[in-house]
Amino acid sequence: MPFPSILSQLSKKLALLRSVLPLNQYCIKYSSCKGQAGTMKILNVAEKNDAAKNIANHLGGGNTRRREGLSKFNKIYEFEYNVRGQNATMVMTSVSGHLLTHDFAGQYKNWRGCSPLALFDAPVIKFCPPDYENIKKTLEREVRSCQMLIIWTDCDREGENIGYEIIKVCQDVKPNLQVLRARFSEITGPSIRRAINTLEPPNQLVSDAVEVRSELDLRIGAAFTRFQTLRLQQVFPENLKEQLISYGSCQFPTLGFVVERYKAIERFIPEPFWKILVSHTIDDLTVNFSWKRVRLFDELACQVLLDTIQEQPEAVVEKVVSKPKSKWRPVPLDTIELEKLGSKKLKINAKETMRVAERLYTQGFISYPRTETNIFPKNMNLAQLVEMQTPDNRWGAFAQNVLHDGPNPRQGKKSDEAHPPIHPTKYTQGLQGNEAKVYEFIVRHFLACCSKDAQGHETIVDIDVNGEKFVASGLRIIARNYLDVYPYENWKAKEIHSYEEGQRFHPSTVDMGESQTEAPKPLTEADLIALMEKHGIGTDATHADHIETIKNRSYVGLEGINFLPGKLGLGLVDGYDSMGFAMSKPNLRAELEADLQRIADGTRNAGEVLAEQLRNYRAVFERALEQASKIDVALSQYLGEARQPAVDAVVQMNHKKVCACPLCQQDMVLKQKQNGPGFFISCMGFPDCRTAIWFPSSVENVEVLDQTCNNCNTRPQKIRFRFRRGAYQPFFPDNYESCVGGCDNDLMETLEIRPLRDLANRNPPG
DNA sequence: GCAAGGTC
Repeated sequence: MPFPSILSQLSKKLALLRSVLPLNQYCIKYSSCKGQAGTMKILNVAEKNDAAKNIANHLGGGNTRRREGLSKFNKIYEFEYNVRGQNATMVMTSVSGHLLTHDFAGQYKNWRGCSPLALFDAPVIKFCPPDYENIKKTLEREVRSCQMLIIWTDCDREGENIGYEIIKVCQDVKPNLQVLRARFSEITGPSIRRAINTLEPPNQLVSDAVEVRSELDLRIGAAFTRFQTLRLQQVFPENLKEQLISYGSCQFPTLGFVVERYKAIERFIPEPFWKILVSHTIDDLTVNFSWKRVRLFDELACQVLLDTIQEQPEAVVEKVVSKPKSKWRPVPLDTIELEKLGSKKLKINAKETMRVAERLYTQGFISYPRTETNIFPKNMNLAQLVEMQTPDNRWGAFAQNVLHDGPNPRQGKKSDEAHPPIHPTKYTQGLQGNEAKVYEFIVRHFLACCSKDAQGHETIVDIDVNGEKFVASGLRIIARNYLDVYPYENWKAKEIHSYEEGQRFHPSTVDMGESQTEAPKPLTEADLIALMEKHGIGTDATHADHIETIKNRSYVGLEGINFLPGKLGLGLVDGYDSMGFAMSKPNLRAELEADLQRIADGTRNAGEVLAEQLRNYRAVFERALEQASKIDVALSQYLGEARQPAVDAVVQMNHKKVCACPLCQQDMVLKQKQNGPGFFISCMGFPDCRTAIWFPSSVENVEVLDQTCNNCNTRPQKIRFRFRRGAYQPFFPDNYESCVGGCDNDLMETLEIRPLRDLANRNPPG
């Protein structure tokens, strides 16, 4: 081989080697040659790139180096740090939320691969979805050269579970890897340094609670969704043929809130009431006094009181109270407030508000928008953030004033211990449309919360008119303060005459007014989010998604700003209600949340909770299958469509040949009714050939494990089945011989089936 | 084609 060619090959090999091995592996080798073999290398993993970047900057300062990972969103930051008295090279990277997801395996993934009932104990696998493979590969590559792993995920329940996903991926590569957890209350220098000096073991219990939640959500959600969808598409082909009719532990209670309010309005009967109104006019100003009894639901009684007053309608001023009053500036902005105010004040719905906020965040204009915190950390440099806004011609002068007095944020009461409240991080005036609106809102809210409460002076005047008491109030605004930068709120001054205690005057009018009680208003998006938060439905990051889901499913619709249930939503809620199941009520989810907390506390075992919840939901599901027609009945009233018969479709469990048909020699396969328990093995030649073997409906799950007996290896007559414990009562017609043998345990039996010819005349419906 | 939870 000519020399230049060898050189070229060598350089190609070197390039390949460099692309496979991370750069720092060379560094380590190089430095160990220099006699620094004792330097330790630690892999640090945060929940998202933003956190990794900030933590690395706090620990590494100006000496932090950045390089690319395999995922373009998750960078790698490197710096030196002394951990537990030992110098270490820190490799800091991140995932993007959950690294692993779970789903059903094999035939159970297929909607027609099993009865939805089987999903309560079908195998579930956990795996890395394809779009996160690059993140996983980065971890696998980086951990090879590290001796320790430190988990820096958010310090909440999901964060702990994400931590264990990272641990699993890393320990699959390095089984003896030492793992520690950093716990921090906010991403600030002191908090992060405290965390690294007090590393702890990760908390398995907290992570277990999340495993239970996610497995339940999957099994229950999928079972009900498939059942509802497959059945109702058949029963109402005109309306629902293409409709996905999903069930979820968060979307259904959200739908429930909308339906409940709608029904409260429907059944509302207005009630008339009467009140006495007193007014006092001098020059152009009329002061209205309101009655301390507020209102009476009895017209005659009100009339009697009015008559009494009118016998001697002179007012005596009993008390004048004059005192300062303030209107409080807003607390720092968290996600839920951003969504609610976006929807209410900017008329941008929660989902869109969050989409816009995420874009502003990735462009560096605002801080991380998913936060439950409404308290600014003590040592945060707010003045610097306020100063950035001084060039603006709309709020720059206000920002300058805030700087002059020193930013003094009103503080809320919530902290997620990871992210600060939402605030602007960069000044811009180059935004358009909703991005401009949301950015302006975030800036104004930030400046408002850092300024001063509005100051006013209130006067309250109590009067007595011949025994009846009335009150009026006036308000003078002294300093608008934060209101000058915050047009989303208003404070109206109200004029009042000046009164003195003991003063007597004749009211200008004394009248009786009639009115009636008003129905509650339909829910707005802000109301809905507030209800979800109150009942613990979803998280701050998912409220908008659940609302979006029930809109997409046509369960609810929007009329202006009001949420109204659609026919499908009403029918589903009524259907389950008529079975006596609180599927659309928030307490089911709340009870699960309480159990999850017990798992995390260590007062309940995760496996027990999972089994108990599955048992309960399974029982509900079975009864829902039995009474499914109640949903049809409820829906047909709303849809106005006649019900088509629900054919209990037969589901082919898999494509495995169980045995050959003794009549026509075609394959016999395992089948099941779509929505019921019970199984049978039937000939693929149906309907020409009707050979079938039936199992009783008490059998809840049958799985063909292999086609040969594990004892005698005979094919094809020997089949192995798995039955649910306690439900094993296989039944065979007289003209079948069955034998039992080769048990592994009481759940597994090997059955031998020898079909006889006369069975061909039986008529199974499948 | 299912859930809810993370996040880009």
